[in-house]
Amino acid sequence: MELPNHAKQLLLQLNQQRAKGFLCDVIIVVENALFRAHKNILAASSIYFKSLVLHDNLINLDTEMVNPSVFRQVLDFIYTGKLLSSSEQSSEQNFSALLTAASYLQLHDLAALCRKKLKRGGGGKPLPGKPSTPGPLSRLRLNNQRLATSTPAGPKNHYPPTPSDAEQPQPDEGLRDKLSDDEMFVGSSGRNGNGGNGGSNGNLSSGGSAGEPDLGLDLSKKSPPSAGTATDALSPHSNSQESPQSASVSTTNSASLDDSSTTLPGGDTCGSETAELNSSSKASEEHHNQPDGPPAQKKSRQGARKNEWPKKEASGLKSEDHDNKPLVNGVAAAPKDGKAAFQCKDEEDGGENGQDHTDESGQSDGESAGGRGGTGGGGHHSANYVYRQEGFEPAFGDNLYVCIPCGKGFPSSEQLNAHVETHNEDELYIKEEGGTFVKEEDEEEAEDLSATVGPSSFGSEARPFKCTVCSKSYKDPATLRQHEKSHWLTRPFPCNICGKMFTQRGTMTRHMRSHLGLKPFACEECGMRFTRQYRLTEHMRVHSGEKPYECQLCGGKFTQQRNLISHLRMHTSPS
DNA sequence: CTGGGGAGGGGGCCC
DNA sequence: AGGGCCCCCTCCCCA
Repeated sequence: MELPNHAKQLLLQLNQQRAKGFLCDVIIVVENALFRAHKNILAASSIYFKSLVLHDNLINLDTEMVNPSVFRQVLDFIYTGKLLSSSEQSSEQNFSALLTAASYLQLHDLAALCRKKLKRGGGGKPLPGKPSTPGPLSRLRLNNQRLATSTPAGPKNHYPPTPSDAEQPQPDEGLRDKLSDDEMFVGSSGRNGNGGNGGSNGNLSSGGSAGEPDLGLDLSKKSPPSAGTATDALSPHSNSQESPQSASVSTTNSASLDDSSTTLPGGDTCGSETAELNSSSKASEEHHNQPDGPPAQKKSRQGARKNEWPKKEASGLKSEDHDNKPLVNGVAAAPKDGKAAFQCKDEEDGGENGQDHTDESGQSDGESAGGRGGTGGGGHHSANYVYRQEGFEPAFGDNLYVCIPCGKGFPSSEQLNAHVETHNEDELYIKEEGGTFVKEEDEEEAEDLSATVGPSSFGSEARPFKCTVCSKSYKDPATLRQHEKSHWLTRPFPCNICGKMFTQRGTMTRHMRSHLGLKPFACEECGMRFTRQYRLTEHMRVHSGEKPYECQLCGGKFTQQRNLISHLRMHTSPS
């Protein structure tokens, strides 16, 4: 007894689930595009994928072997067993690219299909790209070395199947379909959920230009030639509660599409389709979950803040602005322009504050002017980044993780990390001096304030493990060790997407969540979502009216401690 | 226009 | 590894 259509139905279901991001548990990064998929499916399709998905939820593919447009077809093939054939996709060149990708990914059936097609089409032309580059196996090894690590998959950043594969929903339905399961949520916070198009879609072509292939999430933040296209892949600010139509897939789509088509190298028409997923998801959610009444004020606030995301994200991803670093392989891929893949921005920027180092410099919107610009080169770890010097490039080859003290390169952060620990740690400490102690001053100030606010974080309990550099002490050696890394020259944990380096893995993965727009913590009252539990806790005070932080000087009460602190500054500042 | 407050976001760091 | 807290940045609203 056998159901004749069982396999077909199953595949159809799976593909539909992929379309919705349902149960997708892996993200594949190809250049600037993100694709969501199911590990099981990938693993069943290719031994290569099988090895990749085993330990990683986020996979970077070699952009020399596959580009977003081609990978979309590959993924479609995996989920449907069919090769789509639009006129563009039927071109010989496309089959060549597909063949390259299929070989690389060890999708033998697809490779055979492509070969057949090429043969039939009188091919025989050499494959485009780099046919003589190392074969898939060696590539695989390289990639495995570079692959980065587990990052929870974002539900909306996926690259959905083409309409012909999965059901093609009506526009409204489409939005809903693209909503993922609610435990994972990509998109902007509620305040921009109704933010309209953030004013940045003005130059978008409309309507997902027929036939344009859907594209992965564009993570590139390269500045488009024209201003006003701050909308980018991660920008979840399109769509609007006020005008649901504007949240249509096509509108926002074209945002990224437009953007990426101008910015992606090689003119690869990998428009992004998924950018809107972020926003539309939020919009949809709000649409469905219409909070019964967020106060009118709240609503208007959200509307008014619609522009916040673009700026935030612009800064968040700005690192690509500088060198047009490709976003692959755990670190920036071999830069096409031969520049440093991981330039220490602090150096680029003349020593900007470490905390802001990623973001604020060089942004044309002038954000960098604000805030701590005045700290006078005061990055507290001004050299604390793995630094890939321009001149070192040839020597390092694929070893993008470089130990500053000795100049050795390593292919992975783990190996660098291991290496760093072989150094006499004294060598690794930064002798902080000059402006680098600005933070210390900040901390002093903070402690002054915290004396008013609450107990200092360092109590009097036994803390036998003392840092030799700054004299801070800890209860256990692991914590001390963790702390000591903050004095090291290297930051062993790079963000896969923007390349920013972190001293702690947890910070890096949390940072990744912001790239992927994962907001697992939802407010039951208003539906607003947050990346961190703590934020939600804070936020809930908005609804409860609880104001636990009281100013000892004037009796003013605050929902958030930070606001009390800033309030106290008002008391203490001379002005 | 300005200053203060509220609140969302990100990174650092300790537990 | 993840949670929690602290700090900073930024934006918006409002008086």
